[in-house]
Amino acid sequence: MASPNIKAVRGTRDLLPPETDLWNRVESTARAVFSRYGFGEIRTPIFEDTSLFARGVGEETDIVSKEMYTWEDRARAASEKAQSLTLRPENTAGVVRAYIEHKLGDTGNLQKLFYIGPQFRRERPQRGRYRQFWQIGAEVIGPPTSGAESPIRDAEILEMLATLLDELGITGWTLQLNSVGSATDRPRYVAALKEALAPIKHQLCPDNQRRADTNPLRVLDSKDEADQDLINALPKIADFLDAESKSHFEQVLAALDACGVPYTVNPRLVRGLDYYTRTTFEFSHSVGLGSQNALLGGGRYDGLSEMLGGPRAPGIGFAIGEDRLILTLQAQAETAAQTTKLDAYLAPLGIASNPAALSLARDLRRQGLSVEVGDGSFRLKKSFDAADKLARHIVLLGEDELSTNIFTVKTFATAEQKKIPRADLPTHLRT
RNA sequence: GCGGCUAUAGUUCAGUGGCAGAACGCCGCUCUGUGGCAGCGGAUGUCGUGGGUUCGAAACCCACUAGCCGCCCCA
Repeated sequence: MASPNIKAVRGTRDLLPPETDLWNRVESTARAVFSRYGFGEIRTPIFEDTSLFARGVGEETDIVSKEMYTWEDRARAASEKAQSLTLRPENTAGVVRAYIEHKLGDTGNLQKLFYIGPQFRRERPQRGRYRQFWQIGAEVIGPPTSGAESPIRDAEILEMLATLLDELGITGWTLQLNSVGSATDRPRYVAALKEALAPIKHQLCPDNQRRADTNPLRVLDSKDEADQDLINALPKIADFLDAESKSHFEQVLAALDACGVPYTVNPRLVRGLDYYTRTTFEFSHSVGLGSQNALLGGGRYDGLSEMLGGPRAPGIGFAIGEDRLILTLQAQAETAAQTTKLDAYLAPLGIASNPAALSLARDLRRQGLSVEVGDGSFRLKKSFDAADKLARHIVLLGEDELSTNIFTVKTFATAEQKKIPRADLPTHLRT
């Protein structure tokens, strides 16, 4: 047999029209919302020094230990150094690296940065989970004197996300949040958790027995029905927060209440990345995503800059799984009706009208209208068929129209037909 | 990375060893100044890929690939 066709590699995919219209709508809505909150765009490289992720995301996390696309970049000249490079599995570490590298903290100002771009993790693909996937994210970071640590930043981010999801037309999202405490609270809690798990471990399901040893925080995430009572009886992170973290979290909640953003505090919400401190959160949605129901997640990372060798720079950020957002929108059937139609379809009647049709199309397109042009060999009936699929109006160009410069325009939605002078066409077709 | 299910026309799917099918969609004609209806006609295709069993394989067996579901993890 002939050699097999080359196909998109596992876990990657092509995005084609009309679906790309939806992607563009999501991205432009995100940009518009972000700019109202004072965020500016940052674009960081798609690959970075491997140690950035090892130190930032955490050597022990699954992302770093099993899922990264890493390769040795060989030195090709004596003046170059060989180094290990990695396709970014997330974008926060890169943003913080850039913050440090460009001394953005020296301005003394709070930095509000957003990004939109592909990320890479070598996981088994599934619905809503791809090896190249897209994240829309934002970070608020700055020196402590800039107010980067303030609970109002946490609440502002969460309120902004609620607004963004609403404007995108995502209905029925839920926000869960929790505080995982300071960098010292967390190890104390993990120790207490291990201690509490030791005597009851044998009563748990095999999965949870394994987690109890390897990653006790993950036990809290378990969906195993039979284990729920035991899990609920485990120590709560809230009891291990120092006074400052506790008060910080309370202020976040108070600000959310004031804004009317609905949320539930979930003391069992834990996140896998090592850098998270204090506020962590997750927006989820039940429609269209199967088991990958987290739309976006994020949290505070007050120690990340120092972990990367930078100055003290508390911050908070989030990452939206754009692929999942799109799936949810599609599942909500928002899309079928929203596939964007062109403003007009120009139907020349007979090949003699073709030049005039193209000339009219040029005028209309230059005035910003979206226009498709038929060709005069089509019969009128066929033009109507083609036009109705593509456009909101059909403009007929026959002998009458060309001699009078008054065009016959039919609007599909209303079945209304009018005679429109050429000068008025742009206005009429925009409606 | 682990366990399971699936892969047939553009789409959704039927087809358990004997001619490759249905619906929708698509194309043409009835029908060269008004479409969506109707009638008639047409094309759908390496049956995921490669191998094997068999007189004969879309079907049975093996391997591979991909997708989906669950786990793991996370967005």
